[in-house]
This record gives sequence, structure tokens and C-alpha cells, in this order.
Amino acid sequence: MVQSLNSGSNKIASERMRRKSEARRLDILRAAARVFRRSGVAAAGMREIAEEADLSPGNLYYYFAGKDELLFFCQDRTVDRMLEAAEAARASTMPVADQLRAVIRAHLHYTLEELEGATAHLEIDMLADDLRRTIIEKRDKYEHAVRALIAKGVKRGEFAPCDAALVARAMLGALNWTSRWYRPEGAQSVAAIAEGLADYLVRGVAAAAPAKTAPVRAVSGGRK
Amino acid sequence: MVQSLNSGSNKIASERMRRKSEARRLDILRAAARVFRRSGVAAAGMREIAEEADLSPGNLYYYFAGKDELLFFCQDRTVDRMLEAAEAARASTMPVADQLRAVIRAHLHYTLEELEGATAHLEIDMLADDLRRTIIEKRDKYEHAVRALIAKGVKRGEFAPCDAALVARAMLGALNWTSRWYRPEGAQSVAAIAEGLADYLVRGVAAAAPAKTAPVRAVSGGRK
DNA sequence: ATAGGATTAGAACCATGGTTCAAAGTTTGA
DNA sequence: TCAAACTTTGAACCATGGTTCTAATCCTAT
Repeated sequence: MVQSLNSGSNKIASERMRRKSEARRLDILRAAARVFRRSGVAAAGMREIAEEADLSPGNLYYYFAGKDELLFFCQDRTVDRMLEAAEAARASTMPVADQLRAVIRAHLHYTLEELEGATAHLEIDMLADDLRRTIIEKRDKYEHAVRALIAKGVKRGEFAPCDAALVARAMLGALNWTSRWYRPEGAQSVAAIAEGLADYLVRGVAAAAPAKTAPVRAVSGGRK
Repeated sequence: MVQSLNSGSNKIASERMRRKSEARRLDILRAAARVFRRSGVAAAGMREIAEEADLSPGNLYYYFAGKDELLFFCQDRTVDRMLEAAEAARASTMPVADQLRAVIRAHLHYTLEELEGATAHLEIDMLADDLRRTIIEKRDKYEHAVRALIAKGVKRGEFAPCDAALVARAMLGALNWTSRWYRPEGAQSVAAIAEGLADYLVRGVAAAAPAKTAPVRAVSGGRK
């Protein structure tokens, strides 16, 4: 799933050099992610990224094919981690509400804290068709995982009946939107924001009764 | 609040011409908004906008100072309408939950349906400093209005205690994110989406008990 | 120490796309 | 009908920014 970072046609000689090269690629990737987050993907220039990574603009192209690839790897890594987190939550034995909380926590962590992240769902438009397709595919898979989590909660009676697809999108929207207003120097920590959002977002699907298995009667949902 | 559409130094002669000119400006604005939504603000080119508005690229600049102004007017109009809707809701006498629902409905309407809208909160980055400042100011005002609505609901006991600021941001995030996935040709109508989202988003703050004035005991909020 | 590959720098290239311009066409008011 | 003002055009301008190129420098292995 996580393909080798080496993309080009480098015919590497020794193992030692390969290692060093790969490490450098990671450094650059992190620098790029930092710039992407700071300036926004569109505004981030290759020269700016190069400076952040402490190398010349031209040298960037020795390690990466272009801005596309840089952005792609950032997004790809992030989505992969979110997928892992969703799968881990799904496989756990805690109440679905807590599984959902775990996903929310991870999502915000990878969106706001991890150096690689923050641009996972943003600005996919600028990618070449094939790269974009890959990201969209994984992104959809992730969305489906969240949706499935909600549906499971409903089926178990832990959640109130609802349109799982729509609710999943609402949750992800609330989470993704944080990158628009979150500022590291702000008062609230990411962890605090995560708990606050989890409280609100999960409460929105929680069954009215404190039931654990009770097949609650259908409410809301069908107002026209 | 809604400043005259005439911005330039046009010394208009007759009233008749002024009217016609202003109407033309509106047509162009609508065309621009359509392109902004279809292609995204960044990808939307002046040539594309010109074609959509049925005039030459150069002619665009006779009516508008540039892409900035075009985008600004689109956003400004949309935010103004949302502000109006929020104020109307606030002034009404219905339960706060319904006031909130009204705001949600209006927000989605102006974001997804009105030709002028859809880019209200998006891509503010590309605006010149002074223009951006104006939009941000209004956007903040709007966010505060939503926040106030939530706080009012809590004070009245209609809503459960919560971090109003955070919840407001979550709601707005969920709403704004719709522009990322909504497709006019999709199965759900905007109205249906609005009701579904309102159900979920309002339920998240609704007081546990069906109370109307009951000072519910503080729940959630402080998990650390 | 030295050849050869790996790495680097920085200027130059070039496509994109916002914008300007000068000239021509159209409408209006007298 | 005529002149002035308004409108329109399409080519050209130009800044931005991703990318390429070439020559120099650094490392590693022998």
C-alpha cells in the first residue's frame, strides 16, 4: 500500500547511499508539507519549498518529479494513516461511539499536527488525473469506513437512526474545516479541540435513550 | 451595507444607461459565479469567465477592475445574505432550535443554489488585503451570530451546555464542506440535504431532556 | 589519490493567465 | 445627422512560477 518512496530511474549503487537519499526525500517532503500548510497549496511555490528544505530550486527536481508528486505523497501518506486509524477503530471492541471518537481524534491529529498532513483533502484539483484518481479512491474508502461505523452504531441501537452517508459527510466536513481556522498559537490544543468536536459530533447521532441495545423508535429523518 | 455596484470612475450621463450598465454588471457577476463554482476559483480564467458572459476578455475589464473585484462581489453578496438570514432568525420568536434550522437552510441555499454564491468562504486568500479584510470581517460577524444563537439556546435550557464557539465552527464546517461534494445532478435535493444536516447538527446540541426551560446539569465538555 | 557516479546550484526557459491598449463599432442627446 | 460618450474587440504585454539545463562540486569505492 505504501509504495517505495523511490519513484525515479535512479540506479542506486550502495545501500548506504540509498538510505541517505530516501532520508533526504523524507526531509524534503516534510518541508513541502510545512509550506503547503503555511501558505496553502496553490500559493506554495517550488522556490519557497526549496528554501524551506534548504536546497536549490533546481535540486528539488533531483528528488521529486515536480510539485504534483510532492503534493501527492503528502496527501497519500495522510490518507493512508487515516485509513489505518479507521480500520483499527473498527476492529476494536469498544462501544461504537468510542470508535468514532478515536477516528475523530486521529483525523484531527493527522490534519493539524503531523508535519506531513494538513493537505489531505485540500486542493486535489491540481493533481494530474491519474494521481488524483488514486487519492480520491482512498478518500472515498475512508469516507465509507466512517459511514460504516455510523451504520454499525445505528444497527446496534447505540445510535439513533439517521442518514449515515450524510452524517459522515457532515462529520468529515466539520473536521476538515478545522484546517481553515486552527492556529497553532491559539488557546486550544489540538487534543482539546478533538475532544470538544467529538463530544458534539457523536452526540448528534447518539440514541435518545441511554440504551445499549434498545431498538429505539425512528425519529426525525423524514421531515419534508 | 450593500454598496453600489458601480466602482469605477464612470461619469454616467443618463439614467437609462446607468441602469443598463448595472444590469450588465450583474449578468457578468452571475456568469463569473457560475464559472467559479464549476471550475473552482483558482482554475477559473478570465477568458473562461468572459466566454460564459458572452463578451471578449478585454471587455470584462470595462466592467470590473479585475478578477479580484469579481470574486469580491460574489463573496460579499453571499455573506450579506447569510447575515440577513441570521439576523432574521435571531429576531424571530420560534424555538432556538428552529432558528438554527432556518440559518442552516439559508446557508445551504446560498452556498449551493444561488448563482451568486458558492464561493463565499472559499479562496479568500487570493484577494488583495483590503478586500479580504472586508470579507473576513463579515464572515466573522456571521460566525458570531451563529455562535450567539447557540449560546442563547443553552441559556434558555433548550440546548445542552457546550463550547458554543467550537460547535459553531463545526456546524459551519459541515455546511461549507457541502460545496466539495454536492453535485446538482445528484439524487438528493438541496432542500433534502438541508433538512438532513439540520436534523443532525441541531440534535448535537439539543438538551438531553425534552425540557423547555430546565437547567440541565452540565454534561460532557470537560473530558481531559 | 582518482575515476565515476551522485548531488548541487543557479540561471534560463517557457506556458499560463491576468491585464493593458489602441483602434473600431455603437448608442445617445441635440 | 453629427459629435461625444459609451462599448467592444482581439492582440499584445508582462509577471508569475513550474520546470529544464549545464556545469561545477562532493562522495564513495578502488
